[in-house]
Amino acid sequence: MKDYDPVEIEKKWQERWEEEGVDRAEVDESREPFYLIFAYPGVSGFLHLGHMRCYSYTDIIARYKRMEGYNVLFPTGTHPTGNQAYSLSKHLQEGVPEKIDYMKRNGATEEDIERVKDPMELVTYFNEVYIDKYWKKFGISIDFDYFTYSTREDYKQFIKWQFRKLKERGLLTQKDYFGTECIECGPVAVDPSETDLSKGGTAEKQEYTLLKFEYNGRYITAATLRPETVFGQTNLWVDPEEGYVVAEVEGEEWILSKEAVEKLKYQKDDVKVIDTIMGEDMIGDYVKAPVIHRDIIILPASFTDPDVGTGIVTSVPSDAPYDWIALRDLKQDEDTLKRFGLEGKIEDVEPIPIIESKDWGINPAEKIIHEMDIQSQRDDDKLETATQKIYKSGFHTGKMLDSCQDYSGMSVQKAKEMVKEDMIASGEADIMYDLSEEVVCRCGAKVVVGKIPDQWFIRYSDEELTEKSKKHATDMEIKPQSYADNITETIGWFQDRSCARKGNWMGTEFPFDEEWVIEAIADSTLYPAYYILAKHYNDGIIEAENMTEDFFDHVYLGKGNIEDVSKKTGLSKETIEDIRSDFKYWYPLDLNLGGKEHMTVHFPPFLMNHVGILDEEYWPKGIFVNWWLVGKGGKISKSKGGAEPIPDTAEKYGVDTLRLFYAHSASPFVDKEWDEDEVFNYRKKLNSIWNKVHRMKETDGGKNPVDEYLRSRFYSLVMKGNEYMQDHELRKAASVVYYDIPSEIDWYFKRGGCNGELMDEIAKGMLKLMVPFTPHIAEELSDMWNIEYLVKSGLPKIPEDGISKKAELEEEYIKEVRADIKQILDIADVEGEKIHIYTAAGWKEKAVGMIIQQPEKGMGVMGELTKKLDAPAKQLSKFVQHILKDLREKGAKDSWSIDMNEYEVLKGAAAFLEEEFQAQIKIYPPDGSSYDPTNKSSQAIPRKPAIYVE
RNA sequence: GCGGGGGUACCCGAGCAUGGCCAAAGGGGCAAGGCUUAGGACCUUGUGACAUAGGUCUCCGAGGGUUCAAAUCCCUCCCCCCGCACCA
Repeated sequence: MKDYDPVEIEKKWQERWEEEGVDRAEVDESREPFYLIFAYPGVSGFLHLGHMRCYSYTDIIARYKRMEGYNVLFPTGTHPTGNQAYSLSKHLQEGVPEKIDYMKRNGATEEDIERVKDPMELVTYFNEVYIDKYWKKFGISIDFDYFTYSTREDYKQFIKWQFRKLKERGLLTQKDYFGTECIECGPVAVDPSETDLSKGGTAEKQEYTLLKFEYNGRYITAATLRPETVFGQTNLWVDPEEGYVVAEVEGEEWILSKEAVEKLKYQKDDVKVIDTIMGEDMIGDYVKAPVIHRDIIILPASFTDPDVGTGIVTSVPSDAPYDWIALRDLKQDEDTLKRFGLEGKIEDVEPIPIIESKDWGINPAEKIIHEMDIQSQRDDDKLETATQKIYKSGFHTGKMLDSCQDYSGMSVQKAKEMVKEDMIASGEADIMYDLSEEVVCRCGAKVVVGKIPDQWFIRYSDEELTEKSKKHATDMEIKPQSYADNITETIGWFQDRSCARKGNWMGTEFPFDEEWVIEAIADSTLYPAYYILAKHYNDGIIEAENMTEDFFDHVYLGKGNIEDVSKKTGLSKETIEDIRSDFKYWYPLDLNLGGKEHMTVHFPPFLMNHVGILDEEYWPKGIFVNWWLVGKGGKISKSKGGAEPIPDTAEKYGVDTLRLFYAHSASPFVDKEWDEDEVFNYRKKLNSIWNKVHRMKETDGGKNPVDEYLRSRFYSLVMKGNEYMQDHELRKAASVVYYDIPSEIDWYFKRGGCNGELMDEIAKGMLKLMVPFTPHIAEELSDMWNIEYLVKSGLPKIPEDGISKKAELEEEYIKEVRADIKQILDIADVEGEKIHIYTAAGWKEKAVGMIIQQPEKGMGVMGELTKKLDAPAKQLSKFVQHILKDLREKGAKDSWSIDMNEYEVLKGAAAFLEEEFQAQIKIYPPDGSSYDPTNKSSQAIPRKPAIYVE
């Protein structure tokens, strides 16, 4: 026997499979199609072991479906859209050392690095790397004839068509958008993964309502997150030490902090600083407050921050703890009052109750300050907490009081929106966006919230689209269940989504406005429909210029007269019909697999774009979400480095080992920590299977009583494994194949099984079950039986006589007897040289037979039993009780109804038990105990013989 | 805040929907023995407590409840994790 050498085997079979074309997908009307994809990767660097988790799952399902007899289409592509490929290329141009090192570490040569300084070359380079060093090397059974990528001309044609359709259906719109952007590089994503950032991933974009206070023909502006509290305004807070500016904003003059005006420049069209003004110069003056139209006084405070809002705060002492305490402090601070000439001016500045909430009643600020014992306006942490508490309670349970004009009686939640909108409409307020903490771009520049005028949006808020998508989602097969429960919710809150960008981005030009480039999420929704066409492009049958609107309309929507379409596209009728029928054959997509990061990013628009554009019969049928593979410190990510290069790991352990690790070491629906020791255990597992299959091959004995048991157990497990695979329960299925079945084979050998024919049957069956998970080793081992291409052979068929409940029951019985004997030997202080096994008295077996006829009668059968059986009355009643209890508690009726001759079964296993316990075994038939010194035999009950050891 | 998912033995992890062969699968780790002693190898056994006959007791985040019977159903509480968008 040769040792298991995965590297050699894997290379050999990958080459042979390619020659044989086992991954090829051709239309075959006689077979049921199954179409699946994984979410194609963005081109941003080398793939990591987390990607391979998803690809392995996809391949396992693809191979299983092939074994099941489906005609499987499994294509892939790549997604260079966006700026990731671009920025890597740029970094290499600039010679960033980490990036160069990163490339080299992953096997790029000097020439490669030189070449990929051109972004388009970088895309080509990575396309090759992904295909040759990752997918092919991992034995992922993709048909690369369908390969495409999102910056190729043909793909772009497809995307343009898609956007024309969206527009046609009223699903595109244009409006201003406020998004996060780096002041140097343009739009960036602010999210915890910090893909684009060097700092501030947890920041939130906040929308402030900017209140305008009339002041000498200008407006003092104050930002608030709680517009509904304007009714409780009593004064303004200004920092006397702070230098504010006067800025011209869209024709008005606003007073605000320097920091605020810098931010506003990105959000308003005409912002110009024209003057400065010190805080102290405003103290004591009066301004006209919005909505309430009362004159309120400007007072000094120290808690304001020029970098938060406008650096000027409107004071609502009833509901804002900061305001309440600042006001109290000021009233007691005679020096300050004197300094600003405020004596006698602020006595009547008092909190005005505006909101009543469940937990805090009215005037919550005062209450919470006493409760939390807050001493001063500098007690930041406590004040922050207090503010949060009041806000939470107020937002959910609060009601506006009578002091709130038309909004009285309204819930805070509702009033908040309405007050804001009304104030903006009347010109008393505006909107200002800010980030909750400092955010810095990867390039080192500041990230701000900026206005993008006339941004294009896909209208995912569209009611009809939302409803249709939600409904369809409930009919889809979505794994895991938690996401199936969730996705309709997600679709529900999905708002309009910007779909194009300006700047140096790779992607498709927006068809109605060439300045814009369609962004990465928007051009990766309908693409599974395009792979089918990409093959024809790859085959040279169609060119990008043939792909006109009429062409796609006909292929995807069946629109238009074929003669016309042929004329307009310059393609023959046959070609067009051919492509159309390919699409009709393969579509809809059966399964789309992707990581959990896609749950709120890719899958909803993927589904909604299908619903929005294609006919219902082509809407996708399934989604499978896998969680991440994480390193010790968190997610393994492309951008932040990560684990060692995959090709090296694959050589070290073999890809079958890695695939088995993915399939079995954890449920797909949890994050899994990468652990090399664990991987090594799977390598050992495959070694042991290798050895076991060789042993099975060498076994050439004759029939044996245990044969029927093993055969039955095997086919029972095959059925179980199939059920798991139907549900995409990959881990459970792998457990059956790699653990349950081998351990039954071990038991078989242990029991002395040696049937060569049966071993052939089971080994071949087991290898077929292994194909989806570890195809290379399975194929190699199957060579011993001269099977030509095991991966094409189909699943093991379950013979009609394959499963015998009786055989399984009998063997279970022996296992139990063995366990009982072992337990007795463990605890009893006996030699254990002789073991006597007494089967139950004949009348007991008969009694059981009668009881299970009518177990519902309970003890009612006693009379009948006494009459019919020759049994000791006392024992009988005790026994009947026992059996009834057993039936009731364990629901054992099924197994009782199978006939079993215990005496014969035990005799058959006697040699085995003697060997096991190195003891003499003596078995007695019912009522046939010739030697029984302790009267053990009376304790025997059917299915549980009495045992006496000496 | 909104929405979702969890807490099971040394660890990971099944079971929980349909309560009862559940002291609780499987794997890992650890221990003992065997076998080899060049490979992180392989095989057996053990791994809640007690028990000189197959038994008993305790146990599935905490506390209550329903039931003949609860890891499983109901209630309360505590704790942990994840997603919330222009990031592929």
